[in-house]
Amino acid sequence: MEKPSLPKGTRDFGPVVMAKRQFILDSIKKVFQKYGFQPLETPTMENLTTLTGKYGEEGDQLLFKILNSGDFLKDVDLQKLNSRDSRLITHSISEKGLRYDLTVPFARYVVMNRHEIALPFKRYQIQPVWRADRPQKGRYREFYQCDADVVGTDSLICEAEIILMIKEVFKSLKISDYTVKVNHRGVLSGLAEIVGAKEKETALFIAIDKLDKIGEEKVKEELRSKGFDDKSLDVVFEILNKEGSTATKIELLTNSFSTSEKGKKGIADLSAVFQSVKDYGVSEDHVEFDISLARGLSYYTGCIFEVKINNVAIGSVSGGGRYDNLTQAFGAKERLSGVGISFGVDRLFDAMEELKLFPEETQVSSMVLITHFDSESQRYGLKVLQTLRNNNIAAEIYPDPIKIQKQLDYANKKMIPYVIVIGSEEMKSGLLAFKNMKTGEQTKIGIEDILNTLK
RNA sequence: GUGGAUGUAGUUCAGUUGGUUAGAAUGCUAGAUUGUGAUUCUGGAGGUCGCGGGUUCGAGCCCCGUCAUUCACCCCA
Repeated sequence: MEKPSLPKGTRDFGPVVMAKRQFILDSIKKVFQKYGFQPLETPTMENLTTLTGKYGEEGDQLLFKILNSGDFLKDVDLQKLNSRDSRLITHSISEKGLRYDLTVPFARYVVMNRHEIALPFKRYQIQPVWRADRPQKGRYREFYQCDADVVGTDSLICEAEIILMIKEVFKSLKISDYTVKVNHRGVLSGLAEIVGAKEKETALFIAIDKLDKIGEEKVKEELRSKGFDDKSLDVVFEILNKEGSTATKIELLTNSFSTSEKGKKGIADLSAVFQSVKDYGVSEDHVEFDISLARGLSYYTGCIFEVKINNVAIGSVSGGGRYDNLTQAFGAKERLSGVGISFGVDRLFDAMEELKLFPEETQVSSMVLITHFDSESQRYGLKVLQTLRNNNIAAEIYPDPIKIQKQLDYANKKMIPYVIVIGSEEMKSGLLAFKNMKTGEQTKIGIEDILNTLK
């Protein structure tokens, strides 16, 4: 007999974990709805052509591909098959793949349904995604993303609202020590332009993105190996090391980027976004303009966001940005700009678990368990149970006539906070033994009083 | 894809230079208690020591392989 097991990087979520996950999911969903986003779900699998080429070369390798049904080898070119190079035959044996994120399926949906979508279109989407990555801490092969995107407007108010939503989500999750890092692709391009490294842009971005992780010296080392000379490194780090408030940084960088159109646009956008946040009457706490923030996904073109929880060794728990050309990849003729944010539930979960931030109530299933000494009192309890439920109180009765210890033990394990004990005395007097499982306190009161306590 | 670490009851871990029948804590379970749980006491179940091979009179321990888990790199939620 084979021992059962799970595929690498996947997990079961038992009731205790689910209660906590629901708490996170509900908090995020509520915020999305409050900001006017509407739900969307897309299929687990997409045509491979929809997915490939959207995430860069690395991303394509991380796609889970689905083997064609039926006799999938029948029409494969024999020569390619014999070459034993699987890359040559992938496209002929697999035409579907599991979704890698929620943004690309969303873009596909928008293009396919353009005629019935009212622009600007705001949708949220909460579904699992799959990546054929090697799992490690905070990295899974199956995980949930919670996305909210707006397409069909260039307005920077959307960027500001993304910041507001992040702040609301973290507030309702009671995560207080976090940083929303904001940057702009234009600022990064400007930086590359200034040092005359337009064609080495990507190498520059990848290197400086690691700044807070590996430090200035290591980044310089990496850049030197990519062919950057000391003079341009000085220029780059003079800009990266600018200190001060967001406003100060913006002011200083306006001068630095006076020769770069892209850089100027980036600074202007960022400045407008921060101004909007102020206009909403929201403080800039937790929000930081970070010039070294790059983010990998190649489709971003404007503002980019990333959220880190401080003092927890886990990657970013949320990220997003603006993308101008995503729908064009699907043949859309009109230019549709989109901007969005994605929360990683699994990492939020890990971080909150580590910080012990889950409220105890999230684990409560039923509020009340009705226990009984015999089948007669159990029968009496059914009416009581129904009364509780009619008053919208989650309640259950122990289904078997067993000793009271077992029943109380069950309440303990399920973390049910209150127990009603019914026996001959209770049936005679109509006053029920009402026990608080946490304090051990027990009183004999009528059902009306019980309802009042629980409401 | 590259490199490192770890695999022993359900779980967390002990296990001496290789030596008879592999232990603890916790959890599970039954009772002490015929109307009361989480703190008490007593009993019980539970392990092909990841798997395969090798060295040896003898392997949980040493060697090789393999699988799984995990951490880091790359990249990312």
